[in-house]
Amino acid sequence: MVRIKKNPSGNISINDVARLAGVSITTVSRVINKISTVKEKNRLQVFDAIKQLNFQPSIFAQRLATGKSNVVALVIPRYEGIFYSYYALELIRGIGTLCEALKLDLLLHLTDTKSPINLKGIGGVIFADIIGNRSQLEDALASGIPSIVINHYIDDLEVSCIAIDNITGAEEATNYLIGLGHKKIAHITGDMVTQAATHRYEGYQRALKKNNIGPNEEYVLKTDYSRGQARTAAEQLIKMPNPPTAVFVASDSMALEVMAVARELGRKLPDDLSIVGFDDNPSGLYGPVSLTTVRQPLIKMAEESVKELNLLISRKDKRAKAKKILLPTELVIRESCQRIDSGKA
Amino acid sequence: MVRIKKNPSGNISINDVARLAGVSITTVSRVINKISTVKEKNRLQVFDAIKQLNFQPSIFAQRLATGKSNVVALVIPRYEGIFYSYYALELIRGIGTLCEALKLDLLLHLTDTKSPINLKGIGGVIFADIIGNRSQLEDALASGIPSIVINHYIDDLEVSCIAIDNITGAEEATNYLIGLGHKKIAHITGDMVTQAATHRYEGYQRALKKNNIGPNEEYVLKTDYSRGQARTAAEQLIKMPNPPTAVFVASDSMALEVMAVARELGRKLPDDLSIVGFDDNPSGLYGPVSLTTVRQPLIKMAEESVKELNLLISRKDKRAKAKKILLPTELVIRESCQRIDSGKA
DNA sequence: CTGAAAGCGCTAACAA
DNA sequence: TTGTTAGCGCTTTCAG
Repeated sequence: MVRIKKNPSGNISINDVARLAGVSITTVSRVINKISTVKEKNRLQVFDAIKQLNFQPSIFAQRLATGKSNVVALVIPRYEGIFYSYYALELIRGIGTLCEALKLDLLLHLTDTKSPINLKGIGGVIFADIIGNRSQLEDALASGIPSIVINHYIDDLEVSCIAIDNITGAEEATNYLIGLGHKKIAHITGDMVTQAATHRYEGYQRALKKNNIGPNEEYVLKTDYSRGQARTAAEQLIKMPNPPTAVFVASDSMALEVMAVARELGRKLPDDLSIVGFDDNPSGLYGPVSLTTVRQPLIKMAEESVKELNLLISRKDKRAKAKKILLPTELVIRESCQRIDSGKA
Repeated sequence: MVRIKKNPSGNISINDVARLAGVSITTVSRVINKISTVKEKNRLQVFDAIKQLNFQPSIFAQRLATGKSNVVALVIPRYEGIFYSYYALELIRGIGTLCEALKLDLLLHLTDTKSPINLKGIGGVIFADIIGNRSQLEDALASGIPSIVINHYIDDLEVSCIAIDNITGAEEATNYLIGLGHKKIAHITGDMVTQAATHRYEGYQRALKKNNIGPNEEYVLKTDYSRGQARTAAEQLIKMPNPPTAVFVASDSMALEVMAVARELGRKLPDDLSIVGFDDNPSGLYGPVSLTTVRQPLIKMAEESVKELNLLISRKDKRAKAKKILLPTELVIRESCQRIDSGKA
């Protein structure tokens, strides 16, 4: 018995187009896929029919037939601190914009880091940071799906990653402070569960060591990137009997909080306290004293990741060597640091 | 002639599972879809096979077969100002988290507002704000795809929307200022291309009118929501020969900038200038004077939208009446406003 | 340059 | 309770 199933979505399909254009569905398919071996006359007829029917091919059927998918999943660990800065939004913005341009579908996964993400039907994955979700990355790699990690440098896995050179950036920032004559340099870290925070801390330490400045653990205060904890840290630092003359802060928004606290406690900026942030968040431009900071190319990182992933997805040779890219930062000198005379230091 | 095509993705399919479990693919399908008419023994065998083969059903095949899709598209106009506040991120966070929980796929469209978005294969759409992309909304509606608009109240279209009651929120904020004795109340608006900004302005005007305070157009300064323009506006306001004693600012981040400017210009807060913001951005909590503001339930709006859309998608009765929901705001009184004695006012 | 037909992996109607 | 089978809408041989 023949059962006729209605097109469930009531949508027009390639068949309708073929009928209207007076050609076979194969020809329609060829036109859709820009295959050149179609007679101009037929091509135009097909175009016409497509337009008339307002036809859009079903991506599900296409993907089922080709086994290919142009869906890019962006996996972001749902960890509080990641939402404190403008970092996450910049990333989403950069990736989203480029995906739009490249006609890639962007699937957003705000993961709890535990539940395995469903990779079925996904063309490629971008992992933004790895915070407690390394197993998700390993799963993706094991399943052979093109993957790329951003904002986290991974040594021990054959995976392409694009990260910021936080160590060098932090070292340069600290060196700059040292160059201004500072010796009592504090550091307010970010959340040490992120690699960015640990690397910035490392760069800070490295600069001190290379300049024979004994590290003073009292001057290192750890936070979760929130302004609240930055405030507490700043108060603690400023109220010390032997307070630092400079502080390198792991993010701009925290640095701004430090500036605010310093002012509230009657300190003159930048004379009483030199401050360097990290991010180049536009907010740092305002205020009576603009913030010296380390610019990190977030948008560039975002865009590169999409381009790179797109290559991986479309490449025949899946066994290309993983690229490890470290994007340089740039010290942006503004007004929040002051040379200190050595007597005072 | 029989051609054998290898499974292109090298993936195991429902057939492999069926073979291993010793049942038909239909039974496997039933197990996958939790249809109860499967003998316990078979169910277990299928589960076993699924586990052994590490099988995951192809979503494309499922969707092709069912004609259903659980993909939710979130459409955000790629307009600069939307990224100034923490608003966009909150929305993405709220929607992303709930989609994750509901097993909905979240497709992110950062649209240029012009190019039509491909709705093929999309289960439902959430439009976050309508800024120059009304035609996209109309397209979605015309194609019958479940749609919902958030952060924008739409009168003239049969579409469910969930918005913030910005008018009342702004009116309450202004009333509060009036209640403290202020008569010279300024308003720094957001970008008037957004409904939020126009409604907040409207609420402000309404409060003045109801209290017989003549509107002073000099006191209304328009911005694009950026801190830069807020700074300019604040300077302009404070330096007036007859400056306002209070200002209602359309966003917290701008309000914080206003506070900063006031302090820089030697004003005492809140004595010399009372300030109310809008958002309840946590940043407002810090600083010497915490910010009085209007709390808007962004996360709630985000979550409601997903729930509502999910209903729309799964409802048989597609012709349900569109819901128009206005979420109330809440005035959060902190330290940035001061009663003014009437002599001064 | 074109079309027939075999799949892609799954669901669902129907028969058993 | 289970299996058979006809699609879902498209791509891709292969033969013309």
